[in-house]
Amino acid sequence: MSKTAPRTRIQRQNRETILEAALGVFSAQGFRGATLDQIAAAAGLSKPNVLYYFASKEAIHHALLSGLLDNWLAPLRALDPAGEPLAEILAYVRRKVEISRDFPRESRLFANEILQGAPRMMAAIEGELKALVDEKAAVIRSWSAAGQIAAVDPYHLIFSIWALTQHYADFDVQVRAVLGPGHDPFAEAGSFIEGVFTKLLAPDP
Amino acid sequence: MSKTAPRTRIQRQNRETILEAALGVFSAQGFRGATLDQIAAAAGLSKPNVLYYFASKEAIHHALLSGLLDNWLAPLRALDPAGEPLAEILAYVRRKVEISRDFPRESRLFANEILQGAPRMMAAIEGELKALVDEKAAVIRSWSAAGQIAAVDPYHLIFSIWALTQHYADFDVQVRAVLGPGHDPFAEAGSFIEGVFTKLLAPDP
DNA sequence: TTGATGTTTGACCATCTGGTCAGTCTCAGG
DNA sequence: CCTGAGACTGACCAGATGGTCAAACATCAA
Repeated sequence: MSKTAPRTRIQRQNRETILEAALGVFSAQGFRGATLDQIAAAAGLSKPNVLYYFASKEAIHHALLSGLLDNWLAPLRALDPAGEPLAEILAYVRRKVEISRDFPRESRLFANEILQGAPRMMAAIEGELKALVDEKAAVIRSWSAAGQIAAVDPYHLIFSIWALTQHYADFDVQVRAVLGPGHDPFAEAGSFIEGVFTKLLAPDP
Repeated sequence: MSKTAPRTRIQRQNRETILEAALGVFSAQGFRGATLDQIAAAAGLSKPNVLYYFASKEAIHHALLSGLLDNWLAPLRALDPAGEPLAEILAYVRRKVEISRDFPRESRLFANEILQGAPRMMAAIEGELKALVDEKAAVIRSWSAAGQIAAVDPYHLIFSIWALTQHYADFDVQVRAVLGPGHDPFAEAGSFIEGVFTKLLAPDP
């Protein structure tokens, strides 16, 4: 479907430019809210030229989502069953906070997709994502069973990490509006969220 | 702008039908993704008839958002400074879980709006919502200072309650896809989230 | 230089979509 | 049974939008 190997340097560069521009537009407007004209303008190209590099608006969106999932799953994949349980989970939390801070547009693109019922990602969610979560949930459950961390439902633990970290990217404008000026939301969020999971996971007595 | 008092019974009824239908469409498709034809079809009315009751698509959306904020703030407003601190906060959490369970479309409508930068709600967020959060944050801070609950940042405490509870409404399809069949997401979420805040807020020794 | 391949665009099209309007139908109150 | 305000609709419109295409332009190896 998508050209796997861009032939020329110009092709690689322009495809990259378009995806970068489209990421901004899609994440801010949603799929239907975004227009090819907006994307073309943001990329500094004409609309027909954008369509020279991608077959359709749909194709641009698809290319973005495809690239997204791997980066999205990488931090969880890095959770090491052989590591120290609490440290491993806190490291995962920290990575997710950093991702929310550094890639808020990607987070919002993902949020938009799920909000609308994940029409273009269901397969990946039920497949790859679920498989990885199942795997890591088993690891966490074994840690709980061994008394190395408190007994908590591993699935909802993972959901809560997603919820807390992504909230700061997805609801950024609300967070900033409520906090007012003079705050560093992500820095504060980082230490707050780490505190939450430190207390939550402290081994039961 | 909006007719404050519908004159006839038919008017009241049809306006209600349209808002109900529009809530479903807007929350599932976003503002730009929704079309008047979809709303009219869902309401069982013709498009011109829908526009007989509301001046524009914008007006329908506006009517929904207006009604939303009050219901959204009510649970936090009910947090009683004179009550028992931990119980008050846990009661707030419980109410928010129930709202996510019972009004997921409203939650997604709100999420859509914030995700896009809250173009139609900024004023309310910076005004009403911020004021209420400021007020309740002060209450929570005083509880912390008095040692009745652990010392936590009250703003981020409130954000975390929002994040955790709304996640189950907004990301419903993801949660269900990952959990697989045979689960009651909201029931599980309720006890998990209560556990989180019980541990988090247990008074420091 | 030249031809071939890759890149870019102005002009154009079909469809969708929010919205209008003239006129018809409905029905409650007199 | 009238009548007029209220409720409703088919037909239509203008602008936006995704997408096409023939032709022009750039680049580079031979």
